[in-house]
Amino acid sequence: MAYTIKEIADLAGVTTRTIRYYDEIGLLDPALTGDNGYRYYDQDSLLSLQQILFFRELDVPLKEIQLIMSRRDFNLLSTLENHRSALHIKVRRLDTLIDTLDQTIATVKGDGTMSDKDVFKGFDENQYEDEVRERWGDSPRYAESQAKWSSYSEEQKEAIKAEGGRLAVRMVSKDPNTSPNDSDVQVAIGEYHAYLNKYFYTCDISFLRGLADNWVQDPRF
Amino acid sequence: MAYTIKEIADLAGVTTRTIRYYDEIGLLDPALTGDNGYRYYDQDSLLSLQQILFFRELDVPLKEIQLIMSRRDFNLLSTLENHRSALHIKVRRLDTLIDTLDQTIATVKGDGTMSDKDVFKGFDENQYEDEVRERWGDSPRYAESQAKWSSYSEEQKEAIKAEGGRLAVRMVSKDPNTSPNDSDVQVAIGEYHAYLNKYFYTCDISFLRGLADNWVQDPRF
DNA sequence: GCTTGACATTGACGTAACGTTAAGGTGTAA
DNA sequence: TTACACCTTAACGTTACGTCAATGTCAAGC
Repeated sequence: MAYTIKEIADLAGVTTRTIRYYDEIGLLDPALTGDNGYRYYDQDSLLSLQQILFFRELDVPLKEIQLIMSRRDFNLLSTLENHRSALHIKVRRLDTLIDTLDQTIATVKGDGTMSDKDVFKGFDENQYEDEVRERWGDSPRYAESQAKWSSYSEEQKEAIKAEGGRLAVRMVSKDPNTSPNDSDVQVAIGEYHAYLNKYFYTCDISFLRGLADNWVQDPRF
Repeated sequence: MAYTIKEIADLAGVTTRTIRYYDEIGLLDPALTGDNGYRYYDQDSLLSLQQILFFRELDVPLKEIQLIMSRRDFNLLSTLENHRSALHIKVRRLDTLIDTLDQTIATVKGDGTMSDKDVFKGFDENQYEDEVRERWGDSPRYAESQAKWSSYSEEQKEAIKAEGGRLAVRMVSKDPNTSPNDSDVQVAIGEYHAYLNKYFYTCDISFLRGLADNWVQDPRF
């Protein structure tokens, strides 16, 4: 029931480098680390990796995958359902591309014409990507966030982002030697929590941790 | 009939940066460059860009696209046909993924089981990619090359690659100020041409130029 | 004729998701 | 114990652009 890194990599059809990278960015932790430093994975790891690969298939950046999967209201089943409709959208896009291709073939052969626009029908992923992205957003929490955010003016948005930046800096710009238990840091995290609740949506600590991890890995700090 | 860079970019659903990059690497030259330095494109550019986007959709690296399209025996119609079957293969892969997804949903719900291997069915692109790559290779020239190459032993392959490297160096390691007409360079190109004919397939000068352009842009030289 | 704003240019540095190589430690089958 | 396939970290390389910055150009309206 315990897999080595190569075993899980071969199963999933990726390289060990990929698995190691996912560990590095905190996307897929090993189930267990041996005394020799070896990474070992289990059945749950397989499902998590499958999730990640589904998201990746839909061109979701790894950082975003991390955030989505660390949300407390992350629901495996509804996510899988969303994957399915997203994949169907992808198939539809490919069908459109095949259509475009057939029209192009006809045009090249001389029997048919195309408008300039038709030549590129199906390529623009944005149209489809938006449609896909809406899917993950059907959780009430995300919808709440979107609604709040879009209700702000541009100036407000800038101000909010700036505030977020300042708070973020406060969270990490302390002496690197201060422990996470340091009261200053605790206060900063608390304020940031309040900030998110105020401007975005009620979020839980695990989600906050995901965000914090993001910054810790951000070389700007 | 002349498009500005933004016009063609918007038509194709890409950014101007992409068009400029394709110009930079010699993948899509402007039909015309104005006295002001502006790039202008025409109807042919549209078709070329469409070709590029089809290849890109099939995950062909830009350098390879460049080589394929610069081959003298490049046939637009047969390429388009190949695109079509390749796209169909992609659709089949997505269908497999959707299958995997449905099985996973069933398993999560408790009615069904999956083997470890089944969890990742459809993800591994290599199986499909090989199938796709074979398609472009159905030109007799490519087949000839493949046949020759695979008939060599590992040692021979290493030796051939080394020889190619030496010849390549000779082609470009001359004084950078020597013109392409320099007789030394001509000799080197001639030898390289012979080298390719000997070990790969009878190639023409335009294909050779494509290769040469590749090296010129390679910082190793 | 002049301004304005959307567009164009060339650098040049930044980014994501790994690939690749180096230099070494580990596990196990013969 | 020797081989060999596997594991580790560290670090630099790669592709296909994104994203400034600094500057030049063109068409429309006043």
